[in-house]
Amino acid sequence: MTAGPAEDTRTRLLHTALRLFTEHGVEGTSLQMIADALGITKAAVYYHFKTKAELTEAVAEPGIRDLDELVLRAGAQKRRGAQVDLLLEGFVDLVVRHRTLVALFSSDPGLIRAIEKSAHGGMEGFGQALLGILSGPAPDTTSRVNAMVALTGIAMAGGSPDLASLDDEELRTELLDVGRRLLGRPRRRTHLPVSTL
Amino acid sequence: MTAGPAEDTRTRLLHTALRLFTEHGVEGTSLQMIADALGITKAAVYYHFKTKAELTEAVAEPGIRDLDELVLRAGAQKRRGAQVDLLLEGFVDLVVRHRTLVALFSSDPGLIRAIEKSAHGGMEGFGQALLGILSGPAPDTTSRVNAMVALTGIAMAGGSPDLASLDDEELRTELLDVGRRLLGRPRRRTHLPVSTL
DNA sequence: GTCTATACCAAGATAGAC
DNA sequence: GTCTATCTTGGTATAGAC
Repeated sequence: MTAGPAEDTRTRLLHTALRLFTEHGVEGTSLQMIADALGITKAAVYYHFKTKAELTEAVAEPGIRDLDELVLRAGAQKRRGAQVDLLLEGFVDLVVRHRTLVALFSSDPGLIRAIEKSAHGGMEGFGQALLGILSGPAPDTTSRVNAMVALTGIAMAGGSPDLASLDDEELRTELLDVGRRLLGRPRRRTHLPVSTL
Repeated sequence: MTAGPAEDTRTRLLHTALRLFTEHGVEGTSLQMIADALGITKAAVYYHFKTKAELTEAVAEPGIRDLDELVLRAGAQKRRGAQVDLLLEGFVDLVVRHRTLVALFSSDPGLIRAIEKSAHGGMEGFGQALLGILSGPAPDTTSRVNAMVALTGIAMAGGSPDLASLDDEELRTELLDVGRRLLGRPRRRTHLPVSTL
């Protein structure tokens, strides 16, 4: 890993912030706590990030980027069935990859507000885009409810400490399964079985 | 409780606080905002509630009480099927009755922390109790995931602004339906009278 | 380029006057 | 029952050490 001495502190800040955010919530985590955890001062944090909102946004950025790309890829599919399948699989992958972060997205108003202020223009758009693809054009109420329960349920369950002991493959299979059931998609075995023990 | 002229301000405080909490989140709402909205000072708020956490707890109390009663009633059922059905129906009713509040429960770390500190000993217990009843004794992973997705999905969807336009009956039917599907309970479409104690 | 010292204002909280 | 004054901590900003 080619990391200069500057990136070191910045990266440690991002990791420490995410950890504390999941423990105490975004607004429940002070810059003082983050600084103390790293043995630096509050002002040092401000050298790397102009505001707390900017730090928060940087913490969330990897998840946002993946989400963005997912929405684009799904929207590019021709058949609606393919759109739904790709979105569901991609969303589950994303949740598994960023377990704690996605839980924050769905459950921390502090995170949402911090992002709203900043460049990305907020998170609302993503929620609506995901729901739009999953529930289709001119959806009836039941479709909308199913899509919402699927998305929020998968996100919250994936980030829950209760399921932290599951390995990625297992969690992925379970979430995909429940998602397919809710969205009325045929169930099939997941990607490639890594081993056939 | 004795009803006196004191209750007037107290009640207005509770209503105003809930409204601002749903708008800005618990930690995004300052006591100053609440005081300003009522035309009093911060210190006046402190006359009615010793701490912000206590005010927060008082706002959440009706929902907590209903949850508590629901867990007790469900646990008292003999057959497991009856436990699940009663819990699901009761939970959906509760979500519909306290739409905004339940959304706060599932999505605001500020609320959770405020309650954790106070008497009720936290909300963790309820989550575990609900999950325990829904997924049964010695549940497999799939059952646990289904129960988690059902509970969090129902709570979040019920409180979502996206579904705020649905009337209570419609929302109740939809949530019950999706819950039954996730939990593998037979679907029925009519109200059943809640069994009397 | 990286950080410390320090000061400012808003917010949670307390003490005491009216 | 409500207000003024005050204390502490948290987010923010800047000046300056190295």
